[in-house]
Amino acid sequence: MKKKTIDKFSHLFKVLSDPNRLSMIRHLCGCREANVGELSSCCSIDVSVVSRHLSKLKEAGVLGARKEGKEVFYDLKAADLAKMLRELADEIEKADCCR
Amino acid sequence: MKKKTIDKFSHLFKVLSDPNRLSMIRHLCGCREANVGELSSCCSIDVSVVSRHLSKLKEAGVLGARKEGKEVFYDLKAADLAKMLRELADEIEKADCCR
DNA sequence: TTCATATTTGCATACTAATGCAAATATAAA
DNA sequence: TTTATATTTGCATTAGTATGCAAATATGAA
Repeated sequence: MKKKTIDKFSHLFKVLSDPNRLSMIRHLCGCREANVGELSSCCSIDVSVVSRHLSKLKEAGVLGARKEGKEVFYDLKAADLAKMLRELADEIEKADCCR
Repeated sequence: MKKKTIDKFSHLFKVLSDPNRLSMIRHLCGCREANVGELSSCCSIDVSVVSRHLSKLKEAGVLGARKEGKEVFYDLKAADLAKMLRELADEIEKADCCR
């Protein structure tokens, strides 16, 4: 496996390993999208904390964002995330890598 | 997605997000197996630190271990890890979950 | 048993990241 | 412009984890 691949996934995994972030992802899995305040109340996390988590998830390509008035709606980029995970799975099983 | 699934992957991702652990995984990707001392010298990490990282990776199901005399040889469980990642990818894309 | 080597564990320190309050910013309505 | 609401940012504190030395343990050789 290339070091570049390693670094890419190191960051993704760090972002995905926080319980509060996963809790938010889980909620976004059950609805099309949600704004910062909704996620704050449904996950019982301070709104400032939610805001910071959301920007990290967006930066990592896990979430998309859409601004509407003074609200920001986030949605899970499920297809992209699934693709990244499958690519890593393929990489790990490559014969020239792990044998 | 079930909370149980979330917790499972939260732990896996935390384990996979550390740079030293990934460095060790990367090395194990290029050889069949390696013992604690080998990984310590090739990754330039103190042997006690390597030992602790290895036990975390083993506990998470990422590595297997085989004791031979006074040495312990670790190997990457590539197929298992790839399977876990693909299962999560499937879960994320499930229609009743993300829509 | 004593000695040498491999690994693990105890413990104190250092690092990194999460948390939550308050203040700042952004946007729309009055 | 003033007011109200949503979100972000600054900052200090806290929490969790990694690190590395030294000591303890495990195993085999002498």
